[in-house]
Amino acid sequence: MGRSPCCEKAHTNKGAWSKEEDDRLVAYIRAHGEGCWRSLPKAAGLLRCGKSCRLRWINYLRPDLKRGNFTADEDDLIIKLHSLLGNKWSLIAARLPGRTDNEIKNYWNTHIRRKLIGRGIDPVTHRPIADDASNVTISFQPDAHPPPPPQQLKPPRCPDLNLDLCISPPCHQEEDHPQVELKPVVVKREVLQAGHGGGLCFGCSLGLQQGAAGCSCINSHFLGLRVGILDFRGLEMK
DNA sequence: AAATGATACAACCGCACATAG
DNA sequence: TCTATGTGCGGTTGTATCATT
Repeated sequence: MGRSPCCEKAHTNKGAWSKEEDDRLVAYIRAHGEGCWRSLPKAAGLLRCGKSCRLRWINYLRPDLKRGNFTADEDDLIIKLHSLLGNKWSLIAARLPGRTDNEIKNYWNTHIRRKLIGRGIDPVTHRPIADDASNVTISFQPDAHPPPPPQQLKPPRCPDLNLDLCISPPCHQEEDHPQVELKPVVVKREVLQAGHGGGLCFGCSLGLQQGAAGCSCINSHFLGLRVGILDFRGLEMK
């Protein structure tokens, strides 16, 4: 069967966007707002795929984008969030206003990865490269766990993040990374798990003082998730 | 000045998820 | 419940620019 292509490839431009195309796209979205990307190119008079329009808008044309170099604080925050979330660039980007997932992903691959390797830190596990892998730690590598049989792929929905193995409170102080500052931010999926048996919110479990900014026990926010008691699965590792 | 290699980043591709019918 | 469709995400590629020889 297969899916129909997202657009008519024979009649779409590819490659770098011209100034005129940018102008058209911006003008259209200003007039009509975002959404319905599939029909947008035609409506806006663009010979582009809808996905391409969306990407161009989100990554480069949106007015709230912060361009320019990443600050040291942003570097640290990205490293910290990556150690918690892995390659979930969209979640990481949600914590960095004005930055896009694509931008962060590129920055990670070109700068931070190298920086960590230079420091002798594995950019995937965030542990010293020579370190023995026997100690259990957070790993976002799919290969860290044998692939489950197909029938187990659905629930739980994030096989690449074994949340059973505890994102545990940093009983030792984290020397390398500053504490993540937790502020509410709008993200797409919110998971409310009232009554979920856990006790500590994710923020507290990461070592935040209860009641401090980011403690969702009281404030109900962590990593952009408005929650009562956060269900880790709600982090939605898609 | 030209050739070559390295780097940075914009853009594309394919897949998975959400949802409407 | 199933299928089709639209959207979003992450990995990868292509190419422009910079650095080095």
